[in-house]
Amino acid sequence: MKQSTSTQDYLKHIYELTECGLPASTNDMARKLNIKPASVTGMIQKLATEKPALVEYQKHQGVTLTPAGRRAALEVIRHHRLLETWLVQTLGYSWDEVHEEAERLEHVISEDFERRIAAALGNPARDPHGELIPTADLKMPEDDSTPLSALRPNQTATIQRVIAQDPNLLRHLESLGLTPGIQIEIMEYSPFDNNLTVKVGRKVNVLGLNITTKIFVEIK
Amino acid sequence: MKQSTSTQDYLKHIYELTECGLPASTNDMARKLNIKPASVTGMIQKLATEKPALVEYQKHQGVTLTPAGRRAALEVIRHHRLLETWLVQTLGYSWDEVHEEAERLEHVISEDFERRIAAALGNPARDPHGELIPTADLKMPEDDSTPLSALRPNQTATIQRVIAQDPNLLRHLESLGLTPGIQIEIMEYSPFDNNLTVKVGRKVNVLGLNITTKIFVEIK
DNA sequence: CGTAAAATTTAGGTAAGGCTAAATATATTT
DNA sequence: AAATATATTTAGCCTTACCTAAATTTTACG
Ligand SMILES: [Mn+2]
Ligand SMILES: [Mn+2]
Ligand SMILES: [Mn+2]
Ligand SMILES: [Mn+2]
Repeated sequence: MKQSTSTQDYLKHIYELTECGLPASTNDMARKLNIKPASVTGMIQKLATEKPALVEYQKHQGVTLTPAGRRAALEVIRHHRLLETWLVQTLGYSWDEVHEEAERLEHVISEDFERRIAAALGNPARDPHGELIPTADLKMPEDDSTPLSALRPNQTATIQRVIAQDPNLLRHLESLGLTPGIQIEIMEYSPFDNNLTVKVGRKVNVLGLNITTKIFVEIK
Repeated sequence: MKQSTSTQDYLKHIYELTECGLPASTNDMARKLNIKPASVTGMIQKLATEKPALVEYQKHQGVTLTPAGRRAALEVIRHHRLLETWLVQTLGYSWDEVHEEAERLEHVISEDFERRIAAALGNPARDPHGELIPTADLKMPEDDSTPLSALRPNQTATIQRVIAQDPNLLRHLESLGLTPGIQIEIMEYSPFDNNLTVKVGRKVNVLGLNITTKIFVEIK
């Protein structure tokens, strides 16, 4: 029942890679986990033969989670996001410092610890990056946000979440005022490079695809 | 430089077993770590040949820590005791619930996390059981306490620390009011069984050696 | 002292979870 | 439809940290 740190990280990353609906490829997994593709194949084969199976796997076809695997993944993701929230709220971490710490803690906290921090935080719905936190019964709430890259001039929106762990990117976004809850307005769109000119407060910035695809918003 | 969870637990237990001044025996280590003696021998041989060596070891003579090993042990013990203190203070754990959780967390928190909880707690000197917390520069403060078992009638003392992780024992002691900071007075001593009759508040209890050797006090 | 008991070490094995190099399957291009 | 390039898997190794069973010390004692 209780999985190793490695297994938990594999399941978490498979969850994230398959959110788009497609199976996760061996190479993508290897890149994301910083492990060689050959090792990924080996581990995936093991996860597929556990009882109950944690992943669905067919040679050369990529991998998806079984219901048991999804539950295990959501458990880890809940830990991770609660921990991040809690490191920010109670220990004064900034949003670019929490990821690495949560990455290690997520595997060792007890269910009791999970309940205690969830309660202390008032069962938060989102983590410091705006990501949804799976509920205590391991359901992932629906997300209705749109990538900023899809907006066009004159649209107004509220930033809901930012998909990034890189501390440098997170600090950059913070310096631009692009954090969850903030209102923005699209001023211009340039085709070909897909840049968006965005007004945040009274500042105006031109943002490239590398940024606009990582920010998800709720359109007004 | 950074050790595995296993290595850290070995070093911590060697520290504890050698506090009396004698080397730690293979069997004692095995009992304490819940690992077979043969495995302990193997691990100790490895610790002795690390560079720098973490333990001093001669076949059949038991094991002691080198300065490097002692530093590593104190690092883990500092983590453990700060974590216990912090679980009690900020998440409402009771003193019989913290050990197991700290036992896992101690290996994964960063030095930054350590500094943050130490600061948030006001750099506490002792953990919830009254054990001394190694300082940030990894010195273990002097302990001047006496085992309760050494006291005799008419002596008065303050409980300073309790050496126990067993939750049942800890709950029992708490129910008797035997917790750090509490004043006690010795009423009677019975030879042969070494029982002590101890007054705590207005309650009087007869305590056997199994309890009196685990409570350390400061004599008034 | 000499032997039995207890403690410790050695030898040989297992399971995880990595890696490299080589083989094979799939995808892309001409 | 080949031929090449890319992705994936297989095979064979390695390290860590355990285990059991069989030596070997050390210690305890008659
Ligand atoms: Mn992780
Ligand atoms: Mn959980
Ligand atoms: Mn530390
Ligand atoms: Mn531990």
